[in-house]
Amino acid sequence: MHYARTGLDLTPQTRQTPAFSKVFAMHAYRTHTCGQLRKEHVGQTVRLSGWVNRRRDHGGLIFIDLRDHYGITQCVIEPDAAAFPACDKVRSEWVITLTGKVVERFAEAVNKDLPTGEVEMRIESIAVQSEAPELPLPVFGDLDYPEETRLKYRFLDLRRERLHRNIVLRSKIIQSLRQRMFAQGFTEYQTPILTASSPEGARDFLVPSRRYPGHFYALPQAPQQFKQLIMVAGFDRYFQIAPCFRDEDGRADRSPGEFYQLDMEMSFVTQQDVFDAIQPVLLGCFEEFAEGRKVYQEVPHITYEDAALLYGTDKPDLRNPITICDVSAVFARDDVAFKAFKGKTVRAIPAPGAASQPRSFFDKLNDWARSEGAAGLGYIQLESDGGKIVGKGPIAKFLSDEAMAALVAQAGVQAGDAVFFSADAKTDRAAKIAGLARTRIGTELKLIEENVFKFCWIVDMPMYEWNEDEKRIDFGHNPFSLPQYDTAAFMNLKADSSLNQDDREKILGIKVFQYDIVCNGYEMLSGAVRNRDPEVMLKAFELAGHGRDFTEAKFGGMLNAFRHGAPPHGGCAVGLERVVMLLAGEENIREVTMFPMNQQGQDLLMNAPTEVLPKQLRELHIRVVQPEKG
RNA sequence: GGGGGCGUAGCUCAGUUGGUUAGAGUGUCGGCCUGUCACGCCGAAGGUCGCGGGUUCGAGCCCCGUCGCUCCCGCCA
Repeated sequence: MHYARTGLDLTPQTRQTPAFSKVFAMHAYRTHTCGQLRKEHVGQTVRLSGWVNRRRDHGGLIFIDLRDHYGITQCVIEPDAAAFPACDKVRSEWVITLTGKVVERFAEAVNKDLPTGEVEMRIESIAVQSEAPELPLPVFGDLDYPEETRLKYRFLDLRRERLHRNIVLRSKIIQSLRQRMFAQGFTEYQTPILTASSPEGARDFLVPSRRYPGHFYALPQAPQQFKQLIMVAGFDRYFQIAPCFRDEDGRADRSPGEFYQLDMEMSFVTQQDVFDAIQPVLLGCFEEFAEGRKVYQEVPHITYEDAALLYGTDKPDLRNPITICDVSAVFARDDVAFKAFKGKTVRAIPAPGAASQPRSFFDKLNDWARSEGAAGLGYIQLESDGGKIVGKGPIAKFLSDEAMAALVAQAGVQAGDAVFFSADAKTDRAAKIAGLARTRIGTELKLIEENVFKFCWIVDMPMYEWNEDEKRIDFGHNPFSLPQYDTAAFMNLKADSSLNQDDREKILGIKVFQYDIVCNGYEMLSGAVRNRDPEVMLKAFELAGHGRDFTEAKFGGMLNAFRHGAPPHGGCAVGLERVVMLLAGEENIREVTMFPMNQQGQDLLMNAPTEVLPKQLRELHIRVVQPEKG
């Protein structure tokens, strides 16, 4: 009996006619999903549709594991059944519809790993919906496959359990975030995708205008200006799951081209109000999907400056217990004869319990530091000698007993520990290498706390930073943030060619009400209380080397809005893929993105980017100039 | 733009000092098998060793170039 095909031809009305048998009244494709059948269904005739996950041929007996979005059901057929020859032909990943009776399995044949494992279907008929050739990427099993293959056959990769699970998790997380935002009184609004190019920040994706030759739209790097305009427009508490576009190269935790943010903004708020609004949303979401992993509820506030010193980075991983300290003063002492560190910033990275590590441990770290461009990574091993702590290792002999005692006290180390040193004439270099070493040492010594999420706020970001290449002042982070500075004094700052060292230090020292949330070393969120005073904003850009005309031309819309009644406002944006990545336990953002591009910004499935027809270019007044090949 | 790693069967990989006909697992195809769930057993087919050039009597292996992927640096207000 092959009635599956017959079922296809029945109109819904016919199928409901009582005169038809129960079998003919069945849905054309399925009465249940592949994850649904249990003991209670035993005796029922059911219809399932899905992909052949695996077929096991015992000659006289064929097992077909049928898989759909919901699960896997084992189906079995014996040789005397009419559908046997057809079942014998099916292969992995064919799409089939099976009809048959649900039976209970023998006690020995129960599969405890399968929710449907107490029952199976005795196949009575089969309808082949779609065949598949030998697979370029097996769906069954959990082997790793090359990225190129996975991206080209993304539709197959997405059928695999891990990726399928991650994408569903992503959807659930978005739903959770949305509900939590609504619960906090936020409202979701959309902002344009085709907008204007903005001079600051990353490279824009440009969209040529057909009607205005030589003019371009840009895809938004973030809805930054729009959300501020929404506040000026009198809507309070905006949020959006917003697509953002930046023409930048990829990283493991950063998609090239496009990504999503949970973007939010609120009016009449201080920095603390923003924290109070978003922190429970984020932590609540982590708690909801933690699956037994611990979510630390205390979220310390760490200043940007402290983070640079203690962790050597603005995104510290607090699961690592090591903290860095500055020991420049110890090596500057007259009773310390180590010339290589004199006059430099020296940061100490304690390595708890590492004194007994073999020589190779220290050599390996030193080699690694050199590969990072450091001069090396000096170290001292600390041992106990009759109750007194003494130093061992190449550098130790240059330190007097008193200097050693000072070092031990400052770094908070004890006998049995080692301490590494990162030294550089440039403080930020010394700090950065120390930060990398901290991570490396923590990992090598297995000090990183596992199965936990540890958050911190990074606050008081610097408004500006020194651009060494162009010898000028640049915006450090976001140009729209509110300076933590007396307004009158700010308006009197000078940043022209007469800029002297004092003025420069003063300007580079300005902090803003800008903040990040970092979790396990990943930047999860970034935001600020905004600057809404047009004159202060013009001045802020002036200090970064942009004249009033430039700022008016590029941000005229927003400046104008600020001249017509702008409420105090602030907000932030959460990196959605990073949240999903951490909760899914993945280390690559492609594992939580349905159709990602490769690191070079190509979509290997859809073949983007692609050349277009000459006609299309003509309409857009565009001529392609190929780069010269060297 | 720069650096590291990788590129061998449909897929995952091995391949010694440069030396016979380039192997394994898996998948595919054929045969056997009535309780498997990574089923098992027997057999077969399947290769431009990324591509191009060079050294050599002889290159998957050495050299030069090139392409692709990946990780990192730059970049990411």
